[in-house]
Amino acid sequence: MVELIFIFKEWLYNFVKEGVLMQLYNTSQYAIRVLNFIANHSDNRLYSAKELSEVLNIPYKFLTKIMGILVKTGFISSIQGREGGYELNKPASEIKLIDILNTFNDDTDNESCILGIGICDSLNKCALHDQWMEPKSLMRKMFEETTLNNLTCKDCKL
Amino acid sequence: MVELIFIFKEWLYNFVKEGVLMQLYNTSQYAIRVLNFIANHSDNRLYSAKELSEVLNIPYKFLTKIMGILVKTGFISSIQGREGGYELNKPASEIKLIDILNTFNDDTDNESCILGIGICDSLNKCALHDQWMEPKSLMRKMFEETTLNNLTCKDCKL
DNA sequence: TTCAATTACTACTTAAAGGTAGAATTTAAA
DNA sequence: TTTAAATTCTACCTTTAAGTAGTAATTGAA
Ligand code: SF4
Ligand code: SF4
Repeated sequence: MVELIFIFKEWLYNFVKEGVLMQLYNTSQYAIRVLNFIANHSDNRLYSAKELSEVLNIPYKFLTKIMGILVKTGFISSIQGREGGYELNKPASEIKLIDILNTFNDDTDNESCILGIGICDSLNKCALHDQWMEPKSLMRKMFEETTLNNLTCKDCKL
Repeated sequence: MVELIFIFKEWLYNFVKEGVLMQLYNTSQYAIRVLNFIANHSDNRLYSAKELSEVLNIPYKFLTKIMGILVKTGFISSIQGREGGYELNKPASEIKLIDILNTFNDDTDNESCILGIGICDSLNKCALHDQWMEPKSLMRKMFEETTLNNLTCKDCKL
């Protein structure tokens, strides 16, 4: 019941309006959460799409689509059939956030940027360039240096 | 009960809108560039949609749609008819980037964030929270503190 | 007055992300 | 062997940002 009340509170908030600023694709968010969940429960067992969908509250059918991509791109391997599921294909310390984002075309290249005016370099900059460089580089640093084993966090939302 | 909660979560899901990508909407980019162009050429004349479209390389028909919004939201005023055009409605120093973004639903509230998991506060955080706070706050600071008169930049791309 | 340049309005189309449906395939437990 | 639980595959639907089209209304200049 407590959980229901919390969910309802959440619904009220989101129903009114959920705006976003500089946000990742849903797909990228889901992928990070899935991979991180598996990484931080790595007790050598398989995780089924059904379990992941319920625990992480990601639509089942959309999740299975994402899992297929994660398998093909080598982040995870899958065991088919009854009692099957997914497991990490490499150590959590080798999975960088930037790799996950690139998989889902969350643009991380330097060519297109905050004002999106063609190719950018120090000689060819837009009016926001100087202000944007510091936040941008910190953000890139985070995505490039954070691996799944940096995200071990008890009691964090899943 | 667990089943009921899961069903409720699935149902709730339909009402939750989630994010875009780690960049601004095209519309926001265009709006910033248009307003900044007018602001940094403020020699008391009007700028027509045709001129703005050509100089800034923004599709004419899309631009006029955006201009209509900027007029209604009070950023600019328009003079109709032959020799008409647009001009800033208030000093460049009073137009913050964050206000432009909010106009086009590049929303900036703190509730939804990088992993997009419901309501966020210090007690209820996601696995990326600690890493994300610094880049995020710098980014917000930039949008909140930068006004159009901070963007006067010779030879910058338009 | 006429006309051309302009904004304003309504409606439509396109592209891409987000999400769903259903059935085939695999596999281990019963 | 049968069956249920699981992945995989193809195709489709929905939503929203992005962009286009056409026309009415406005207005100063010729
Ligand atoms: S901030 Fe710099 S790199 Fe980004 S769009 Fe502007 S000029 Fe290009
Ligand atoms: S980084 Fe913090 S504020 Fe952002 S989604 Fe995660 S918990 Fe919420």
